[in-house]
Amino acid sequence: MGRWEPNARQRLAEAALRLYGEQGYEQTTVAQIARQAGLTERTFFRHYADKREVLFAGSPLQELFVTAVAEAAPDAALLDVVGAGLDAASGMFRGRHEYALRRQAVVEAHQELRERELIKLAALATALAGALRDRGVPEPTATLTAETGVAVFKVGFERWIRAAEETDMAPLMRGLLAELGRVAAGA
Amino acid sequence: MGRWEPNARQRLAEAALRLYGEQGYEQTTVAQIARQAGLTERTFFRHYADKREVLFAGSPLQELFVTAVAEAAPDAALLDVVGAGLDAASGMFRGRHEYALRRQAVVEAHQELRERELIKLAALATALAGALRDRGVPEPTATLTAETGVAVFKVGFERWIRAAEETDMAPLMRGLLAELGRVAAGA
DNA sequence: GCACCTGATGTCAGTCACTGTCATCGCGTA
DNA sequence: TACGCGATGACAGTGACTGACATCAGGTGC
Repeated sequence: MGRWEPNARQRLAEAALRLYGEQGYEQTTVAQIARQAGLTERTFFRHYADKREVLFAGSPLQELFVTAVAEAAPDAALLDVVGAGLDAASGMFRGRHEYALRRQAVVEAHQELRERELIKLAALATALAGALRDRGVPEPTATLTAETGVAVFKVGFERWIRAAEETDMAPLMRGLLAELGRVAAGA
Repeated sequence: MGRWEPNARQRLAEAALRLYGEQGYEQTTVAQIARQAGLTERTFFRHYADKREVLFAGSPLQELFVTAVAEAAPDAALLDVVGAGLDAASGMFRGRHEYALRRQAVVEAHQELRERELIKLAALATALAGALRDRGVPEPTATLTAETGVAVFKVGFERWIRAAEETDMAPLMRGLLAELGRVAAGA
């Protein structure tokens, strides 16, 4: 792999998050990020498609979520399948509250970054719908369930990250899933 | 208002949709759009913040949806309030299937445009949550309901636009809302 | 030990989205 | 008729992103 200084990708990602946080996303040029990482602007774009992607590439969220859905018990109820996915997603944030908070503050401060985050979540919903169809869930139930599951994740993540202390994300997600059930039941 | 040729904004929007459709979004330069509309590139950016916004500005979707939610009967069930919003949203697409299809084909063909669409829907969800809170719905129910309502709209719109013939969007949305109820009830 | 291959990086020129600034133009108004 | 004002044009500049080509370091085959 690395014949030069190793971990060029990671160095770029760390420099980007630091600079975006310190001086703002718009005020940071790609050339600055590359220089901090000891590379050139051209090399940045060989590792990341654009200035936004450096904050999003490499997250295992989708894979964890989808795998959990695919591997849930074949006879599990639909809501429990979603819950298993949410549990798996919650796991990847354990012990990372401070990092996630720092990153999320940057993302929320800039429309371009929020847009990128939303399309990642949309891709997650699409992948989830596929996993549900593979389990035999018909359309439009699969897509509707996937979109709803992602909506629960969005709300839960938002609440988890706003908490003063790091809490366990999984029960929070389960609680929202239950609340959704009450809403849909007309309560 | 217009002391020069009137409807500069509309001319720009029409030229943009036509060119994006004919030769692709990336292959179209803002200078081309402006020239087609008899204006300059600089004037384009006085009417629209960027090359993407020209396809999204001016849509009354959010206002219609939110107003319907705000004006629903005070004692209406939560799901019926969302349903009223979906009905109002459906109304604005009546008779516009062909136009919507043309526009959607362009949007779906380019990630930058899909991102912009997603952030518009996220803004809709935020506004809906506010309208629900104004009705006395507590958090996190308000946000969860709003996100779920938008998810239903996304799925319904997708299905409506894929239909060969223009159908009535409202019953489609109502059907999805009912299906969501069955999912959340654990069926 | 040497020539060669290969993948990661550097260099450079170029396009285009987007912005700030100032000039200009056409209409309404005093 | 002179003036004000909002919409537009002209122009220079920045920075994201791309394509083409050179270079460099390490592994490979001999």
